[in-house]
Amino acid sequence: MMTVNYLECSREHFIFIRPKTVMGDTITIKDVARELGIHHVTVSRALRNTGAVKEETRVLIKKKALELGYKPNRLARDFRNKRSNVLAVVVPDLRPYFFSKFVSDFMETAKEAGYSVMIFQSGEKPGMEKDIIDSLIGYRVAGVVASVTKDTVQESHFDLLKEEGIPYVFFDRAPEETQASQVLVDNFKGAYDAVTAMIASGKKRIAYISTHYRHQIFRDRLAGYKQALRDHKIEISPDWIIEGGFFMKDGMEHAKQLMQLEHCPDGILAVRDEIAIGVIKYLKTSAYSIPEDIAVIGFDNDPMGIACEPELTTVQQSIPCMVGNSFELLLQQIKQSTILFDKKIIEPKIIYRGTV
Amino acid sequence: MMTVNYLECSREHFIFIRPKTVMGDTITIKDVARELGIHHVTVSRALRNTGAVKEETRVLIKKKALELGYKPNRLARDFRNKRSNVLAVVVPDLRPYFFSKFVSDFMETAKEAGYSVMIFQSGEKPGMEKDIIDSLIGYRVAGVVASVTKDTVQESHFDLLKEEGIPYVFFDRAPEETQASQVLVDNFKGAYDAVTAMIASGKKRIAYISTHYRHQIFRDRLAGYKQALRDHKIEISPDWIIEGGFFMKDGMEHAKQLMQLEHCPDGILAVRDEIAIGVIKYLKTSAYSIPEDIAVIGFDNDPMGIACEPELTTVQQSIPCMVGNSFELLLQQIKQSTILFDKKIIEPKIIYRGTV
DNA sequence: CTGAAAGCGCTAACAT
DNA sequence: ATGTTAGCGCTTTCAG
Repeated sequence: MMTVNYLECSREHFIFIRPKTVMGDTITIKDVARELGIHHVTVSRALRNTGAVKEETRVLIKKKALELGYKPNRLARDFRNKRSNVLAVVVPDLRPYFFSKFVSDFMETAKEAGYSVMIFQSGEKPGMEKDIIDSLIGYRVAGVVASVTKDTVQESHFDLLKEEGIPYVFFDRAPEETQASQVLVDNFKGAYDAVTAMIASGKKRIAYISTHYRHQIFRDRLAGYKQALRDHKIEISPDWIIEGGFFMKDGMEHAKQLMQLEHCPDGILAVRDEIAIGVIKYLKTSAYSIPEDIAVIGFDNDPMGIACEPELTTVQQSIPCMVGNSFELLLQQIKQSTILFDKKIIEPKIIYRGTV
Repeated sequence: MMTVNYLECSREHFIFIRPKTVMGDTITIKDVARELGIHHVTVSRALRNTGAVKEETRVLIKKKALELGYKPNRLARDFRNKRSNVLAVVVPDLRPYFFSKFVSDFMETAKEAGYSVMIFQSGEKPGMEKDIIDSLIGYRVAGVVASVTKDTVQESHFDLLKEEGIPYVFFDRAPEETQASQVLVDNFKGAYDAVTAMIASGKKRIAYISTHYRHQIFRDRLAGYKQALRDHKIEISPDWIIEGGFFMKDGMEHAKQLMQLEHCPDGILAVRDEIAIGVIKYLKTSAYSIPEDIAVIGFDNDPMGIACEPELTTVQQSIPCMVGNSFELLLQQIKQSTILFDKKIIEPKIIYRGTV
């Protein structure tokens, strides 16, 4: 899949190969023990600050361990404990800002609590997601945080985790019928508020651009959009509801489609900032002024929205809040060795900038 | 560090806790063997497709393994083999597009070759980088790909990896004096070409905005900038060389600073697209027209550059090419159990859009 | 407070 | 082609 054009690259110098440094000199607790003339179990205890070890011995051991450059072998430790201290994060794609920011923050939080993080991309493919779960079990990860693919309806492949006693938490995107712990955004409210904001600024003909992704979160947004219109006694026209691609160019196309309508909108809500920016780009090339002629609101608070002009008004889903809740929910389950069925809803918030 | 405002969140329902599913029912090769009345070593061989096993038996074993839902215990396997099949990627920060894209592509490539990926963020702090290396050794990762912090001059902490026989490759940012394998961009040429492009479009007073980061790559860009000016007999003014922050707002500030100069520039090269976009934003608010009055070029080919207007002309560093080379260099070392000292230089390429 | 014994699940090496 | 033996480095359990 990944095709690389090696012609673009030039090799500067190829210096030399040398045989691998002789291994086998890996220091273990037994080495530390032997040096000190004590038993390796005592070393193990001392280094982990568990059990009863004379303070004096403990200090001695730690000093010697450092001196010898002893590095605990996690592979052995995790194997022995039947569980690693690795947390897995599964996302559809790491590149969109929402996910890269979530993962970045999550790693920060996890690290502070002493966990490492493995990341997996499902590429929006449920089959891949299943493979990932399998390998997660192989690694005996301590816990899993996942945002499922657009087509993941069933939770069945996650059941395997449950069987292995590996807790998991869904964030942002959960399977439709799951009862597992989850941290979601109130997407209905986000869309509802966004439409209401446009109405408040005098707009009356509000369109909605979504992706063709059939995931719950998009249906919730659509529902919020419709409800807001209903509550304000504004007609809902099927012509003004478009479902298409995921990217900027899709936004441009759909904006064009909308503006060519006889009865064209004066406000557009897009389910992603990137789509919204495409909309703005189209509107500007067609000499509409924003927000005077047409208001635009997106979702995600992608920094890209600050690059464009006017700066994009957007529905923000607090990522630190999602990370904090996801992590806490997961940690709780790990510590207590229980499976929780808890659901947290994050309030979205409109970030007002220049497009409404 | 991560402060979460839980007031933003509302807990919808807390359903119930239930005791962890009884574990201990984990299926091992011995279980499979017992069921079949054969030895577990044969099962091991069959499942790994190694050694001599009668085809008939192999099929039988695989069938039974599947039936029992056997999942190989990676922890045990890796422990036994003294090496995991995990590759580590170390970056300063996962959020900038350049890194999230690199990591995303790298994971894709690694997965196809049967490796999993652990990711670490150094937060531009060398101390953290050292801790990460230590933990990498603990995990006995198969290999490491790293882009170092802005302040990493020495390679000493990476030496530890060498001692453990863990190969590593630097990409984009390498320690100054390393001889290790590395995949770098010709930053000198990137800056040189960018300046030359501006000169070709008639600009004569070209400024340079960098970060205060003292890493080699930024010095190379500065050198390329200067050389291009020299080669075109254009004066180099210290007033036109600014080193400051890393973000959009820094770009705005610095642009302001430059344009308030008596003798102000008609072209600006920024070392990051985000900075360049800040520059553009300032220039537009001050009613300069781009590129007529002032040309702007950035580095990174960040998609953000397409969101702004005019769309940003940028110096692209082919990420698929960097990923391909980094991975191949690493894999070669893993397979051959050798340490290579190889250096590959990627040619940057200017993506012409609307700002020059 | 410290030591001895045992074993986690898997695989290399050797034996049959 | 299959079985036997042994051990990776660590920790838990029990004994002293």
